[in-house]
Amino acid sequence: MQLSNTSQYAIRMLAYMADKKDSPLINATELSEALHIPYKFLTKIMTELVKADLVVSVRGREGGYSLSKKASDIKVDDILNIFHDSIQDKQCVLGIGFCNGMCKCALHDQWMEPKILLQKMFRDSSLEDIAGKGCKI
Amino acid sequence: MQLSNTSQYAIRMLAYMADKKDSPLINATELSEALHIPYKFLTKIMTELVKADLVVSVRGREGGYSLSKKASDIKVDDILNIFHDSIQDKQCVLGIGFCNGMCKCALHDQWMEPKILLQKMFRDSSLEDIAGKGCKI
DNA sequence: TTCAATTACTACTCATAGGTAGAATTTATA
DNA sequence: TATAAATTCTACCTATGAGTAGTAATTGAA
Ligand code: SF4
Ligand code: SF4
Repeated sequence: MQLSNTSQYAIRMLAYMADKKDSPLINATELSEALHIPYKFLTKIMTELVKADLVVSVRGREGGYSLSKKASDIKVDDILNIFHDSIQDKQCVLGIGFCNGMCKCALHDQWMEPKILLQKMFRDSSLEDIAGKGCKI
Repeated sequence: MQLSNTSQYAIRMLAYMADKKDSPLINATELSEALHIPYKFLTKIMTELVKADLVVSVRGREGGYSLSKKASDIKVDDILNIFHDSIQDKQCVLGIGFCNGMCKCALHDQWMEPKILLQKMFRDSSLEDIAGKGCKI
């Protein structure tokens, strides 16, 4: 019951970039060192974020990455969706999900509340909310 | 953000057994067919449940499995613990977890509530609660 | 005693996430 | 133009979860 490593890394990478919104471009070396994420793995993840249009990249010397839009417009859930880590509406704790109405187990109703809270948290929290709270993550 | 396949199977297997509390022993073939879980994988999981003392097994002809205690005394969280799928108190959404007090990100407080609900759900729900609600899972 | 039905053990295969290596490509600057 | 600094691409390696195969051990019943 955890987000994937990749999703966690991606969120932290983007939050760091949002936090340094004064610098126009941030490169992979800086991110890797600041966040202690393996350089090669970080660039691999970043390329996916570029393809998903959350990040724009500038190649070549003096190149780097920057957010493609305002930090307040990038939600955590946008990131989770890229790595198939988002919580689906019909997602069931037991991996079944087709029981409904009259026929449901004891977990069914109990799962609703935390599920909705998690979805809300992911959908409402933007990079701006996460970054710049005085703590590097 | 899902329980592992193994945990999901284990919960369903034990819930099925709790549901048939009149039959003293239930064998792997019946479980496999009723729950559509691959036979060999099911026996592998079951052996772990036996080692964890949630199930007692009887080998040989006319053998099978039975719960080691009352269904109401086996909580979902007991099962998750075996497969390291339980939610830890200090578990952080971003895999960090050492930020505290003054220094926390926007997800920190928001994560508390669903986390506690999930822990409560897993710790309070017993096999008895899950089984026998009129729906085979 | 023999046999069939059962769980347990050992050792594999397969799929996927996590991570690494090296070369190719791009581009500003010297 | 040549070089160095950067991203991107292709291909791999490693660890783990999921699942399978075959055999050994156990035991009730014919
Ligand atoms: S009733 Fe239980 S098993 Fe069925 S979809 Fe709801 S939570 Fe999942
Ligand atoms: S502040 Fe954020 S990153 Fe740090 S432990 Fe809390 S949730 Fe995790």
